[in-house]
Amino acid sequence: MSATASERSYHHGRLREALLVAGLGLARADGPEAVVLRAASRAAGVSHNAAYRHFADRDELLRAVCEQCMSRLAVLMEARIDALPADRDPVATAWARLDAIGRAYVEFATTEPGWFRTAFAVPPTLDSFGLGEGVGASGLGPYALLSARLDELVEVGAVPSERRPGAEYAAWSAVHGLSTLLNDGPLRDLPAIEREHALRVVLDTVARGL
Amino acid sequence: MSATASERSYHHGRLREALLVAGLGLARADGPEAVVLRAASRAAGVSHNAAYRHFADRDELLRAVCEQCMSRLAVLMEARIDALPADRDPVATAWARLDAIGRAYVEFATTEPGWFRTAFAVPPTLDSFGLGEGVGASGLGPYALLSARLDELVEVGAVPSERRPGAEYAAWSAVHGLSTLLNDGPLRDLPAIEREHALRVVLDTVARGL
DNA sequence: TGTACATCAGTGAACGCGCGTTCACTGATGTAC
DNA sequence: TGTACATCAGTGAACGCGCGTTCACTGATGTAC
Repeated sequence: MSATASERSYHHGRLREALLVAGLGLARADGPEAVVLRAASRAAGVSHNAAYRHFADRDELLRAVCEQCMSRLAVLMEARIDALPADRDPVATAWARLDAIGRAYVEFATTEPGWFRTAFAVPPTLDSFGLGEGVGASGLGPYALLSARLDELVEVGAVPSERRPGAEYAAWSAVHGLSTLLNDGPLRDLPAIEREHALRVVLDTVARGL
Repeated sequence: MSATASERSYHHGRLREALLVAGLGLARADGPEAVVLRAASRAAGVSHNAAYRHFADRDELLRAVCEQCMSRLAVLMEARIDALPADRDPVATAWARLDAIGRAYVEFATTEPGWFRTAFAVPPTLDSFGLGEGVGASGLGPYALLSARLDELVEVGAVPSERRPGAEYAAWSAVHGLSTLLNDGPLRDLPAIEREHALRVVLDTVARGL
């Protein structure tokens, strides 16, 4: 009844999970295109069509992997906020949290480029991007986590409320754009110090502009 | 000796150009993955390996198409600047030009999503992204066009010079991020008015933050 | 001005690749009696 | 407690797809003499 035994037995037992894990491995290494039924089945040590017992088709597997990736992004964003020291005044705290969430976004993108691309490979609607799918421990998705930071900035008086509508677009576009330019775009060969500089400039410019 | 005749004759004559045009068509409809030797040859009305007379392999065709796409982006950015009324004071003009260039970037991305993705499909280095490859009529690429706008803002005194280093990162990330979120990301289903609002917020936030 | 010949730019058949998907199947498990 | 049988979760072979790439080839063109 040990895990390894059941993994080798004819009836795998946890094949769905095993395929998901395999899919995450593929996505991590080579992005969403690499999430492929035959390779995932191979990695799970199973014939390639056993997967059809657990996923209707390739797309359903990809969706499941995608949601996992989005969830991991949300979890990192939460973790970076939680790791912040709390002993500061509300305004400074609110700014620090926005900064942390932005850094976490780019950190996830650059340390796990395959997962990052995969997270956005299957169209989540804006609703599901905020809630329900791909969420972190708090039950919020990346978009909802960002909104919460912006709300906080308005509450503590750091950002005028007339600037609040659509502020997500500005913050999100900035970190998302930097992430893709660094990962797959013309900034891909930027040395580490310059990367940090770029991140600094992007985050500061958005903060000043809000 | 008419174009159509020569296109049908055994010796095509302009096959390289024809393959490039076909490749642009494929890229336009379905992005860089669709730029494929066999399909391009088919579209050019030629057997699939005739292409090897003109391109070493598939990658070389893709590179050529990619450069064309980048060039078209640069051309649109130039056009939107040139179309601006010139009768304003230098500071307002400089801001209007930055705005126009940012709008042009997002306009290109959203009206030609296939070309936009293709432009970034083959890694241009930052150098070549600025000059040499994928340039517009002025001989400048998208990156260099942006830099020129930022320089102008400093020259007319609209932006303090200590803000100048790295300012490209902020402006570019913002419009690039918005473009990908609108095209392939969770903002893909945003209605037109809300898209315009998002663009407005993104551009204004960057401008204020500079 | 004609002609032999090199060269250039195409053709068509073939190979191998990995994929998604379907088919008929079989071994393992659990449950009704 | 044993056993017959349904059901569930795998297997292995096969099909068709479009691709990149290579091969030996042939028709068209241009040039030296």
